[in-house]
Amino acid sequence: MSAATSKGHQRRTALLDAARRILLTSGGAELTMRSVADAAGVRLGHLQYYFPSRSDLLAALLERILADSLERIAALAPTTEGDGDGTGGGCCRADPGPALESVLADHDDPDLVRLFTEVWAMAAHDAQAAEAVTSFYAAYAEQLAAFIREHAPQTGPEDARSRAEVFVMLMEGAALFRSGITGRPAAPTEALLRQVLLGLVAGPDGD
Amino acid sequence: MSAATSKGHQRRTALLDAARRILLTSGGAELTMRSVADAAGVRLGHLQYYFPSRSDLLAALLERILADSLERIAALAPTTEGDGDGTGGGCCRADPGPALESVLADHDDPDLVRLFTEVWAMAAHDAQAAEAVTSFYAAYAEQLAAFIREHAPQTGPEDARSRAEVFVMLMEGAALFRSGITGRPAAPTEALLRQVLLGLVAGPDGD
DNA sequence: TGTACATCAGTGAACGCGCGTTCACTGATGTAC
DNA sequence: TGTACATCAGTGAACGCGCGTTCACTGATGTAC
Repeated sequence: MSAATSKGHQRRTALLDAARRILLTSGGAELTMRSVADAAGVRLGHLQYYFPSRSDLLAALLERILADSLERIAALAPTTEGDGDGTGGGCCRADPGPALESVLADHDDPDLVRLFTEVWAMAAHDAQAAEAVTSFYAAYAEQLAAFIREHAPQTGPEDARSRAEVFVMLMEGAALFRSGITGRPAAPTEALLRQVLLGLVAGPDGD
Repeated sequence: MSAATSKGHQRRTALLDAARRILLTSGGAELTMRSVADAAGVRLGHLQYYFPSRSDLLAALLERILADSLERIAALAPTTEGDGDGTGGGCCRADPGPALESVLADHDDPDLVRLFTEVWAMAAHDAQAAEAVTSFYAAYAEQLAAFIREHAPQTGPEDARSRAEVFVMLMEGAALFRSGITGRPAAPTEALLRQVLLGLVAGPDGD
């Protein structure tokens, strides 16, 4: 619709930045057309030029949040594609620990988690949002499954998928707690969390 | 304030029921004083007799949701209190599997999970709500730690606590996915989930 | 190089509506004497 | 048993406000000839 030129694209991005900032700090209820326009320093009517309705804005914002997160996850696992059967790729890579720490550090950002609580709430009540979120997590799990097979090449595809899915479950649950929303976990809990996550990557037969 | 008589208490409960129904089906944005009054079949002014302001209603609703959940959790683990050091209670109880299945079945209710996504979002932006949620999860973890020490008496208190906390993380993450909000997990994933959860109850040295 | 015109970017005012809140009111139910 | 009165339960109308949306408008930027 809009954003045909580079200037338009820039503006659009800036508007979504402002919207995200509001969603993060104040929640969905405060995310109004006026508050976004104010935060971005444009007039209400102009915001509507890029996002004719509030639901257009929300849909674009959700898409942006998920795309950004997926990009960040993909950057952590620079996996090669196409080696489908997992047996041809030489041996296992080095210690998966550092990559795991990167993912955990990423999920330690309370802002990001706050954003995701809103995303989950949106998905819970809006079919279109639910679809976007579902495909996001499917892609997330797929990335992780590839990562697992890289570190444990003997793992079968379905096995890797299951382990990836449980990994994602635990990561999302952990994020919720580590964000402080639900009370921060103690140090021994963090250690056990890493142990369980590593166990999921390495598989039942160890590393 | 209100609810001094049994009739008042009943009304109050009915009003909170209506509010919960709306929160669950339509989300926090649709939870207005008018919609709650309508759903409960009373006039707006009368709802305000019990809950003078919207934030009063939300606070009471949150309290109710968390209390109900905690009660349901406590019912699953009819543990004895006071046996603090965990060595005097005889030997381990029977298979923790059935109790685990009960908890999982409880978390399989999509409505309940939808409710909790709203609760998390509330906690993310409201300090008072965050406090209630934090103490809820602390109680939840404590219940679980007691359950773990019952099934694995050799476990130390800090160990049990860590395992309980990771258990809760995984349960909440799993609930998110099993609710369908983020795409339902496949059967092998469910099996692995149970395996990991049981591992947390039984400890690293098996059962 | 200049002109005409379409599109893009941005403004400003107004709309009807649903919201939370306030408040004066009425009827029912207890409770003291 | 009756009466007076306080409290509880519930009604109804009105308020000011911020909301999403509509729309007519202006200036800037390209683009065709």
